Amino acid sequence: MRAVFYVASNTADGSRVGLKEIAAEIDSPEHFLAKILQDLCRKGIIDSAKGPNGGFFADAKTMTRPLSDIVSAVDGDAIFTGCGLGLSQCSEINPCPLHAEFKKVRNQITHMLTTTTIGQFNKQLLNGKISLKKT
Amino acid sequence: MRAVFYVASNTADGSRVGLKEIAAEIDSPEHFLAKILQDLCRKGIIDSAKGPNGGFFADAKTMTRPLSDIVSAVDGDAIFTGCGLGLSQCSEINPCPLHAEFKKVRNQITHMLTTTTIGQFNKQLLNGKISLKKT
DNA sequence: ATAATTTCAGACAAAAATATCCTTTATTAT
DNA sequence: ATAATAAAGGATATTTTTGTCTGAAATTAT
Repeated sequence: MRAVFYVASNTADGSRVGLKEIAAEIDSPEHFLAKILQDLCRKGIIDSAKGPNGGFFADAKTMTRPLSDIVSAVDGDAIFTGCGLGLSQCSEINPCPLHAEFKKVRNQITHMLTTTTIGQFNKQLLNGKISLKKT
Repeated sequence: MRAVFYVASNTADGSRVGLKEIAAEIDSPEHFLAKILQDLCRKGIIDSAKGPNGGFFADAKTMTRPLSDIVSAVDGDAIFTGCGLGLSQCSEINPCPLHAEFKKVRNQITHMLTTTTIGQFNKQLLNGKISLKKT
């Protein structure tokens, strides 16, 4: 997610950023990050180009996508639908103890992730108002 | 957590439940569960007794404890204080993009876990109104 | 065409989480 | 006292997640 934020904020002008740069800026192991970015490319969340001056980039459509798309792509959507205690049978008719309470939390998370867009933080990131650095 | 619910609801009368019974009732591997329960005993959340008719049990004080105590004991309290993007430097003065939004979610989770008690679901569990079964 | 750059893909390795086994210790009942 | 029961503890195994390495494929520039 941090990687996507970085790509989005630095390629809004049509440029591209390389793997090495992204990894350095967000303190993430390069090859591991490559896996994730490749996956996000396959799933159409960001784009990439090979060769010199190639790299990853985000187009206008990417900017308007909700964060939930990233979460779904990387982690699946268990967080949006799953039970708080991890029970597969938990539902309205066969609830776990925390079902009702957890549903509220889950809905809030879902709401936050679906109403927040990838491009939303670009300006603040470029201004240095907010940070993606791990340490 | 499911294990604690089971212990609580079945030992409110002063009896004890054995490891095997708990594991069977919540569909959890016996020896793995043993580790967790031992840990919860060491941390004073539940009690145990060795020997014939021994087992795990919950006293009155346990019943009134918040669920957050279990979460802290098992998983630590990163969920109560940590950054949504996993950044160690994220704070009010050096926020990550999701800081403000994530804080709301975190606070709701914290509120839910601190205001809900272990013993709160005993009756419903014994009535079969709610379930701890995994499958 | 060739060489340089950069992502892509798959195999491999390390670490962490999850699960299992075996022995010891405490308690109870005979 | 002895035997049986049940948790405690430590060592080991398995699985999943995370991270690394190597080489191939694509693109660009010379």
